[in-house]
Amino acid sequence: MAYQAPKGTRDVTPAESYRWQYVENLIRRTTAKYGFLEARTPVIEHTELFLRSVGDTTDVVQKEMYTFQDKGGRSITLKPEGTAGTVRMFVEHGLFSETMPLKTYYLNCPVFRYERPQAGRLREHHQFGVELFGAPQPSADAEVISLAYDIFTSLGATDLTVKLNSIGCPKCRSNYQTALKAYLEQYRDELCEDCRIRLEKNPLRVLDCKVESCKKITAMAPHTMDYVCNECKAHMHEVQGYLSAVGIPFEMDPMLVRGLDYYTRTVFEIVYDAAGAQGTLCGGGRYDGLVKQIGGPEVPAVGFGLGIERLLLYLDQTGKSIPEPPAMDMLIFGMDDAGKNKAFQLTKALRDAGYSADTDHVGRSVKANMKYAGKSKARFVLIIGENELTTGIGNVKNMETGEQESTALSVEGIINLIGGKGNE
RNA sequence: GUGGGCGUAGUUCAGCCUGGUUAGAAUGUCAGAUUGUGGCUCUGAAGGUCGUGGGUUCGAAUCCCGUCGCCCACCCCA
Repeated sequence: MAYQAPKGTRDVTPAESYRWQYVENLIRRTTAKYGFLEARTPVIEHTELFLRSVGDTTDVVQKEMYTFQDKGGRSITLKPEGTAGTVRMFVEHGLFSETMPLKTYYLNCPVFRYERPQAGRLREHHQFGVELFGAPQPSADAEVISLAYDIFTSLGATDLTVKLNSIGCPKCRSNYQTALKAYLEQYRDELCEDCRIRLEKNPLRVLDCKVESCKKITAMAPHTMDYVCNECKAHMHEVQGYLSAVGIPFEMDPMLVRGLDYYTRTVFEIVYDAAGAQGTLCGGGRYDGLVKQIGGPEVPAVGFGLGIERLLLYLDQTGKSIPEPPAMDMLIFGMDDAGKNKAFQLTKALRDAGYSADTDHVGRSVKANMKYAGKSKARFVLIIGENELTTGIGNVKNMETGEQESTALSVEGIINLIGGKGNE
């Protein structure tokens, strides 16, 4: 094979793009209902932006970024997640001066992380994400969770869990970190090698460890919710109240911390029992300090990211089907040069009238064209030969019933026979 | 970064252990089964430097070594 797509990247072939488009359309309809407007930001950003926002001790930044120097000597990075760029845009364009809240989303945003690919994990994947700026109220947290949940349920999901936790604000998080660290220190020798390092650098991360021996230790570890300040606690309780009010089931998960540094208070994930291990479909939370962190005023915000590839994989794995794209309304074939010319002309006229139509560009026989029509699931077929041209009358075949009806070789006549469009 | 599995027609795979005539199947593609009509069936055709380089051997898809690639799991995350 001469060339292959780079490791960890995937093509979306013409045959499968309709699945993407179906999900995209659903997302656009849903975000519109919630009042979010799309934003598009560059695929590349200054590396510095991610160091500041995602956090320079995180795995994403430390070992997974596609970073390079451009010809002007600038350090540039392919975005590893969607929030940083959106926040940069928010600050750069002074959007904080507009009426708050500002609700925005990005769709099909390519994100890049240099990792070993596996099921549900790629080096380039595409995200849909939402950011709600300038809304400090707990209802905002519930609003974005509700938006994500709506999309999943619209796709037929009934087997998802919303996991929720609060990691506190900068003021109270340190209380918890000290408590957690003190607790973990007791078991230092029993922790895995990675966790002993985590213990020093970012103790919260130990809670995420999947090693059995560490799990045993963390199971008894202090919970963030017992240490966060009263404001943070109240905030979390209100989020829960709003979720309950709209019937969204959730589960508190004291082990949920997430790997991006900018989160404050609410963090959440929407997960399923994956065949493999990549069960997180959606992850997000509140990031009240981030806008200021990258040069804006103090503006609270909350949002999430959702991987499209992983979502499609989930739909596949759990047998949730996506409707097939509408069939071609009509195929028109000519038998000789004059017939082909007429077929070409009628095809165009049908398209002008809003129908989907096609004709033969390969030079197939009548039989072969019929086969083609059957396979491509066209709704109607018209074949134009000498007879049709001399009489001006042709037979339109209904491919589903096999019946033929004659009509004048005109768009009006054809439309009269085939009725409405397939995509309506 | 660590560990495991696998590279043979467009696709999914068999053959490899126990080296030996023109490397198979299914599916897909194309053509045909009397004159201008699909789905089923039947027939035929095209399609492979057996990932790649080297070694062993009279002889390698098959055995050995290197290399590249893919997949899966850990880690992390969407």
